[in-house]
Order: sequence, then C-alpha cells, then structure tokens
Amino acid sequence: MANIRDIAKHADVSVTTVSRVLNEHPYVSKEKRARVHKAMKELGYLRNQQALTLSTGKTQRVVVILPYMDHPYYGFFVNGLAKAALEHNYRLVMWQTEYKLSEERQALDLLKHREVDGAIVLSHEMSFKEMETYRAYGPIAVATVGAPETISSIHVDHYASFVSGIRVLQSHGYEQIGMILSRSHSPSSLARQQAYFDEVAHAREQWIWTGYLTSEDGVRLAETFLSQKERPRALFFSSDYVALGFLGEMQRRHIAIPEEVAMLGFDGHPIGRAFGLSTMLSPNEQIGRRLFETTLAEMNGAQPETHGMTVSYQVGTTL
Amino acid sequence: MANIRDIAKHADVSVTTVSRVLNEHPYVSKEKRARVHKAMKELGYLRNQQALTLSTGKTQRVVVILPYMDHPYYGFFVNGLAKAALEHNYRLVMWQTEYKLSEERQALDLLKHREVDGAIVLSHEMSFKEMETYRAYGPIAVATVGAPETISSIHVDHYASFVSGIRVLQSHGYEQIGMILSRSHSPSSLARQQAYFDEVAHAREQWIWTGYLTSEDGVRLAETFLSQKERPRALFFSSDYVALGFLGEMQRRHIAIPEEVAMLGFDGHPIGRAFGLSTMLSPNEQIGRRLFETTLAEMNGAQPETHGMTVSYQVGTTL
DNA sequence: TTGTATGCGTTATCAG
DNA sequence: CTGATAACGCATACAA
Repeated sequence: MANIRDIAKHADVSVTTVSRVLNEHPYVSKEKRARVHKAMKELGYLRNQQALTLSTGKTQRVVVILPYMDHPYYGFFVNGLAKAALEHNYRLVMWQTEYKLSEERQALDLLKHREVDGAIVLSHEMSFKEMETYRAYGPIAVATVGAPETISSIHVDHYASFVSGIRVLQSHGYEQIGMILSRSHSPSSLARQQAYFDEVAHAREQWIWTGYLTSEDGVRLAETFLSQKERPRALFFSSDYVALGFLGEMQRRHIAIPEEVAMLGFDGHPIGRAFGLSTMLSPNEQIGRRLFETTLAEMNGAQPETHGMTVSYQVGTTL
Repeated sequence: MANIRDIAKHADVSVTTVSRVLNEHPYVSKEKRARVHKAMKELGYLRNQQALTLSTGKTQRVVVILPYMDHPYYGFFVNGLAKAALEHNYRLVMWQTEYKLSEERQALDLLKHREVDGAIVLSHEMSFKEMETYRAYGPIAVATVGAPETISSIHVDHYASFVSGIRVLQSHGYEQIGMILSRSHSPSSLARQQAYFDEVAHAREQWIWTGYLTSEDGVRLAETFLSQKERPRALFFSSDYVALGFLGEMQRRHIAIPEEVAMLGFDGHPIGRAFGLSTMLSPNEQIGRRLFETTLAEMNGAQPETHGMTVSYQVGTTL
C-alpha cells in the first residue's frame, strides 16, 4: 500500500507536489507532474479515502433513513436519490429502521459522529423537535410535510393530493367514499384524513381503515371490508400495493370492480397499471432526486428549502 | 467539537487514558474513569468515526452493488442484508449500476480506496476473472453461480431450480413449455436454458424469450406471445413481476389463465400471491443475510464459501 | 513553482 | 495502572 510519501520519495519531489498532482492543482511543472504520474503507476498508488476524509472533514456520504428497503413504495425515491448521488460523486448509506425510533436515532447519530455529511429521512417516527437537535451536525431533508424552517422538505402535499383524488372519485359519481391508510398518526395520514372530512359529504369515521401497508394487508382488508354492513361505494387507497392486494383478492372472490366497489390507488406503480388500477401518480423519483440536491446545496451553504409536489390522476379501469 | 485531547486536558489525564475509557479497556482506575466520563459529558464529547477509521483501518462499511434499487426483485436480498448488517453494527453503502460495467468498476474501486471493508455483488456484468483482481483489497461475495474459489457465493442453484420448476409444470400435464428470461447471457440465464433443453422434450429455441425484466416488459410480452403462430401451453417466468405484467394484460384481454396458457413464476413475491400466481419460492432474504455474514466472516479471516440454495413450489391458480 | 511543517482525531506501542 | 509519542495518509498555510 504505497502512500503519498512513498510516491514523493520515488519521484524525488515533496508530498505537497504529489498532493497537487493528485488534486489537479495548477503550478506544477510538466516535468514533475510526469515524474509523479510515473511513480504512481510504478508503485500502484491508490489514494486512501479515509485519510482524505479525515483531512478534509468531508465524507462524501449521505445517510438515507427509511423503514423498509423492500417496500416498493420507497423504490422510486431511492432510485432518484441514487442517480443524483452518483452524479455528484456521493455515496448513499442506507439505514432501515422498521419504524423504530431507536434506529432513527442511531442513524442520525452518524451525523453527530461525522460519519456522513447529511441525512435524508423518508419516513420518521421522531418528532421534528427532536430531529432539530441533530440539525447542528449537518443538513437534514425529509419527504414529509410539517417540517420546521431548519429542515428541508420535498414532499407530496398530501392534503391537496387527497382533495384532488376525492374529486376524481366524485366526478365519477361516487359519494360514499372510504379511505385506506397506512399509519394512523403520521403527518401525511393526518393530512389525508383532514382532506377526507373536508371534502366528503358522507364522511364516516368507520370508513377510514388504518394500518394497511403491504399487499398482504390489502388481501386481509377484503375480508374485513366485505363483512361490513354499510359499505362505501368507492375506496381511496394511500398505497398502490395495498390496493393491488385488495384487487387480487376481490378477483379471486369474483367480485366485480368497480361495480361492487370502485378503487383509486396512490403512487403510480407500473405493476398497478398492468392490472388497470386507477391511481394518483406521485413523482417519487423526482422527489428523491430533489431531496439529494437540496441536501447537497445545504452542504454548500444554501438555506433549507420547502417544496410541495403535486400528483396527477392516472386513468385506469377500477373507477 | 471537543476531541479526545480536550477531554484529557479537562479531566487532567492523558489521551491514552481517555481512549482506554472510550474502548472500555481494563486497567483504568475507578476515579479517573469517572473524571473522564464527567469531562465527556460536560464538553458534549462525540467520537469522530473518521479518525477511528483511519487509525484502525476498518471502515465498518460494506458496499452493495446491484443494477436497480427500485426493482422489487432485489428488495428481499437487501432486506436480509440490511438486517444482518445492522445487527453487526455495519453500514451498507448502496451502489446502483444500471447494468453498466463502468459503474461496477467504480463501486469495486471503493474497496481499493479503503472506503469499504467488503463488497456484496447482487448482479454483475463483470467477468469473474476481472472481479478477482479486486479480491486482494477485501472479501467479495456474489449471489450468482460460477464464482471461483476466491469469491464467496450464496446463490440459488438456477439449474436445479429450473429443473424442479419444469417438473412441476410437467406434473400438471404441460409438455409444450416456453421460458421468459431477463438477460440472455447472464450465468443464471445460461443455467436456466441448460435446464430447459435438458428437461423439456419439446424444447424450442424460439420459445425462449429474453430481455424481460419488469412488469411493463411482461405487458409487452403478451402482444408478442399472442402474435406467435405456434405457442407453448405453459410459460415459465424467471421473475414474478414480468409474470404479473403478463397476467394483468391477459386479464385485460379476457384471455383465460391457465386455460389458454399456464403460468409459473419465480421469486415468491407477496403481490404475486394476491393474484394467485403459481411460483417457485426463492429464499432471497435469507440469501441476503448469508451474503453479509459470509463477508463478515471473511473479514475476520475465514475462507470464502460457496453455498447453493434451493427453491420450493408455491401453489397458485395459474397452473 | 516548490517544499517544510502542521493538523485532522483516533489507536497502538512501549516505557515506566 | 498511566502517559508520552508515534503512527494512520492526506491536505494546506506559510515560507521560500
């Protein structure tokens, strides 16, 4: 493992000159530059990133905090993040929390311990108040609403999005509407419920089902839904995967969609399109990209940024 | 940012003593230990991970190399990897290659530059011969077959798996069998084709369709498939997602499955189960977990390991 | 255009 | 039990 000093000795120059060549600084004579390059080749020099990191104080890494890496919902975010990070020569450290607050804290501790330069939070149990205590150690960007000024937020405006989704349902003639949500107390879920009660005339508490995250949950939901005496005519799902699980189970039971119950999803996953799921298309990949870019900007001195994204209706056959 | 020297000064001990307290070494008097703890608390000490890393030469990081982070196929692998890594206090650096060889090289260069301790390769364009040139810089584990002795491999035995899948189809009375593969020249695809020609009496070159990766590809396939004059009676898909795209499109066209064409998937994704897809269940999460564990073992001096995993038939309604 | 000296924050060695 | 000092490998202020 030849280091910068070995190269200097071999090329008969100072370490500073080697460092300058390495960093493509000007003010190095052609001849010495060539000697250094020759020495690097001969000794098989490989720059040690750890040393660079300690010396500069920059890690070129960002931690991405999310509950589950195998949930397709996060796929598009992460894809956008990964592309943007790679383009800017940054590395993504992934931290899976399984919705555990203790894991979120450990992940954000990376910031404190100078292991990463910034943090991107796709889902959090932690209050913004607590999250702000980490802010002193580096920029934080979240994909949820309600962030304070110190924390960047690139998010779907869930209130506006659900209002527009509900209007799509209403424009198709559905008035009795139910809603399927993931976590009952998350900020986005609260915004969705607000939209529901603001916009749906026949809103009912018991037509909001919470705790549905996966396609398997969607399958379970079918049973629950069908056992209900008074049922809504349409269901608005906060996740395409839950909707698809429900749709598959309804097909198995030979229950006609949308005749028996209409369905509107949320996300816009390709697999949903294959089954004709009507859905609200969310620009998740773009959000991922912007989350990285805003974090990068903050690392370069920019101010935190808040930006709400809008969704659009993607026509299907379940309405 | 108080450092170890500040603590030493504040507690009126040497830096060595502080380091010993930090690392819970014995041979530190109770009294000094207490003074150090007090100083750390008072100055808000946070250990700098970068310095630790440079000093010890261990990064506690592993790079995970995969083509796409948003392809559900990799979700289970990554989930297993993430759980195992977290348990052992390791961080996962994700590198998305989009099947580009140049990206794979850059990712493996992290090993050379001491930015990670090991590499886990879930899919690769790179030959094993080239991959071995990185082996000197740290352990490498792959999830594909055919690795040399120096590289660990935890993989599905695609040959055996496809043989057993084909036998499942045959046991249901299907003799005219076609196969849908992702990449035509990957080691796993070659093994699958070998199994096909070894086991299927009526095997035909033109009944092997390659280049199908996503559910959207599955949708496209329906058109291609139906335009064929002579069609197989059953299709064996190398991916549940492609199979689901195909299934959705067939439903849209009101073509009966399995009456018109039987389908067998490969993976065992929950969403497939919701739609009754018959499939071969692959233990991908377990593979992910073992990939990490074998890498960790190698970092602690163990020899590379090769282990083939088997799949099992998961009953559905598409056969 | 070049080089010397110092710092980044730890751990490890070795002497006491 | 304790501490001074030397690594680890690089970047950079400052001087020449």
